[in-house]
Amino acid sequence: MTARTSTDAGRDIPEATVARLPVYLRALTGLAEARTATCSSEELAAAAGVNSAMLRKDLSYLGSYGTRGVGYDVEYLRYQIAREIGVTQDWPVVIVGIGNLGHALANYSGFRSRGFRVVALLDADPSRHGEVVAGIDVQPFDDLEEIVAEHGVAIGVIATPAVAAQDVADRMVAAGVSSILNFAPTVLSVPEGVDVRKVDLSIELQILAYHVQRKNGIVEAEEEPA
Amino acid sequence: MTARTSTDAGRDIPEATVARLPVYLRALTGLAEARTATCSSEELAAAAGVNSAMLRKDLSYLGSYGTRGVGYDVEYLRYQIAREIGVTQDWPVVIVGIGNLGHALANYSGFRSRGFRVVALLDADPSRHGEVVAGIDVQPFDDLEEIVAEHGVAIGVIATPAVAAQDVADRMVAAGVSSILNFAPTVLSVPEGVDVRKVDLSIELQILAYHVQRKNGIVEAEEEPA
DNA sequence: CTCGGTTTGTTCTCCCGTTCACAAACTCCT
DNA sequence: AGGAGTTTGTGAACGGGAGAACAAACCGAG
Ligand SMILES: NC(=O)c1ccc[n+]([C@@H]2O[C@H](COP(=O)([O-])OP(=O)(O)OC[C@H]3O[C@@H](n4cnc5c(N)ncnc54)[C@H](O)[C@@H]3O)[C@@H](O)[C@H]2O)c1
Ligand SMILES: NC(=O)c1ccc[n+]([C@@H]2O[C@H](COP(=O)([O-])OP(=O)(O)OC[C@H]3O[C@@H](n4cnc5c(N)ncnc54)[C@H](O)[C@@H]3O)[C@@H](O)[C@H]2O)c1
Repeated sequence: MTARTSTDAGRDIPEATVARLPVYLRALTGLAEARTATCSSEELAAAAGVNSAMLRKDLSYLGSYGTRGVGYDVEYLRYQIAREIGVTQDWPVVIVGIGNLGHALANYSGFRSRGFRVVALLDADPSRHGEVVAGIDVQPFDDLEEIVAEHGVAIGVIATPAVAAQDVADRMVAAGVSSILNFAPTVLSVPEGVDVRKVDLSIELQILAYHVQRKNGIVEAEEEPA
Repeated sequence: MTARTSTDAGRDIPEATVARLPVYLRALTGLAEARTATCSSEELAAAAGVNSAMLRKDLSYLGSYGTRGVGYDVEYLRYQIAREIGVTQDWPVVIVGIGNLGHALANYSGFRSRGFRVVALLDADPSRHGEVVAGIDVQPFDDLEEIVAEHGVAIGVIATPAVAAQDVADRMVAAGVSSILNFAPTVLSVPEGVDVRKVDLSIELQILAYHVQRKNGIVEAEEEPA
């Protein structure tokens, strides 16, 4: 018996599916902007760059939001996915470490439109305090606890050097942050119940390098023309 | 019979393992800097944030570089992994789109130390040309083909707005780039044989948001204190 | 109302990745 | 040299994710 009420909607979405829901959401937003009212799983899958069978299975975890013989209502499905992810309202976010990368992140307009609102920029370096980046001024890192409490921040972004990352993470967790996006090239250790996702550019490039080397190795070209 | 010559060393490393090798490499570099001569799979696994059994299995795909009862020679294993990934020499890389993010990437010193060398910064906007970022001057995007050919660039980074990303990717592929790191929030379509990895901050945040919502949902707190 | 065409939701199967558990291999001490 | 203690490398069990395939459900025409 797999009957589900529409309200409870089956709690336990596979992690792999969760990671793809934002991709679907983005694809649906694109379709909506193109004034598309409905779409088939085939079309949406193409827009999201996945197999249509996988798309349908992923969506089936949320509920039964399509119509057989017709497809999905773009706007309706978009809302359902947004609700499932939890981005129907904005999440307050703090960014710690306003250096090269922190500046880019603070200036990035894409967060706002996708369910996030940067409420504070924090840095330990006093010479950075008071600088205004994207309309927000950089504050002392020690204001962390106060800001987290005031805004109910659950998500923190770490863009400090690697050596500082673990300390920053510890402080964040102690202040009440339960999810961390880490750009520093370090393995963070956090208590049970705290989520960490890392973004590591060097690792991405190294993975690409491996594949390039493999491809080249098959051709095995010698260089240095005579 | 699983005998392998040390030179051929078994071609066909699982993708999941490939994605972890850079993590091990980084952990080993850390151990080397701390003047650690040898380490056990347990120690290295802890430093890399993975299970020790998984670490050993991963390493076993490269060959048999440990010593039973002793562990791994840090420097030796580090070199072997670097060689397997292909970062014993530097890879030339081009970055296209020198806006907020492109500037941060160009200024990032971590690439150099991890096997990559930025050989060119390209942008379509003429007003950016000639600007010097991290010692490299921004050039017209149309120089792409020439630069790729001259330096033998195999890896390209896209940091342009989403609308331009597919065009940039097409040009890169046509010029001979076979691996792309994409920061633009778009699904790129590329020919067979070209690798694309995407880094999408909004998606990462949305995945975190989902989990935060789930955690909160279990407690199910009402807000607005009286 | 019925029938053909279409598309979803789901089941089944296969494959990859992870973890367990242990034999093989090495070191060190006596 | 032998034995106790350690640690690797790997075979086997396990779990979850991905794709194929199909029945159920819907639409529209006649
Ligand atoms: N710039 C990039 O493109 C890039 C790419 C990949 C990874 N990263 C990583 O992202 C992180 C930031 O990179 P970046 O180039 O912006 O470095 P950066 O040195 O320009 O900026 C780091 C900032 O963190 C601040 N900081 C240091 N310690 C702190 C602490 N304890 N608490 C709060 N703030 C602190 C510093 O004052 C500085 O402003 C680094 O770990 C780097 O390895 C950056
Ligand atoms: N800034 C961030 O922190 C951040 C975070 C997540 C994702 N992104 C994504 O990264 C990309 C770049 O972000 P940004 O903030 O640096 O944007 P940006 O607008 O500051 O920079 C984009 C740059 O690309 C150049 N460009 C545009 N079209 C081009 C073309 N056809 N060929 C070459 N260059 C071209 C522009 O001239 C500009 O310099 C965007 O797709 C954005 O969604 C950025």
